[in-house]
Amino acid sequence: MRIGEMVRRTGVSERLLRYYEEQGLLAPTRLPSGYRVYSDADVDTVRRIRILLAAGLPTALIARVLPCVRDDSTTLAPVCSDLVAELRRERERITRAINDLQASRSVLDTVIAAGPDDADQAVREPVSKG
DNA sequence: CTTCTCACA
DNA sequence: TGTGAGAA
Repeated sequence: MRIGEMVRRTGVSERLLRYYEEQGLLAPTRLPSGYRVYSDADVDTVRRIRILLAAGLPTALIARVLPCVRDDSTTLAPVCSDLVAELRRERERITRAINDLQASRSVLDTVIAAGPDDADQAVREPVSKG
């Protein structure tokens, strides 16, 4: 399929699909015209790319992880043993980010608790719908 | 329809 | 990381 259909099937903009290719995440073939030709597997690859990006992984790392993940995504190809260490560091980075956010929230909690408890809060934060 | 590049947040 | 404009 060409890029237009990829856009429909993945929901990812055509601009972004070209960007992923530039980053080494996709490798569509080319028609003599220069038009990109994507495979059905590429649709699935894009889905995984989105997940990994959402997890905060940089494209450079995703490019090395993608060819290693088996179809069931529960096992890794043998060649990827060296990547595990890197993924572990990525996990620690996320853990630190969580800790930082929790600290920030605590600061806000303190400030909020110290402030005037006015009724306007009820207006800005209406009763949550059930 | 598709390709590419330049510029920018 | 992701977009917009504009030419081909």
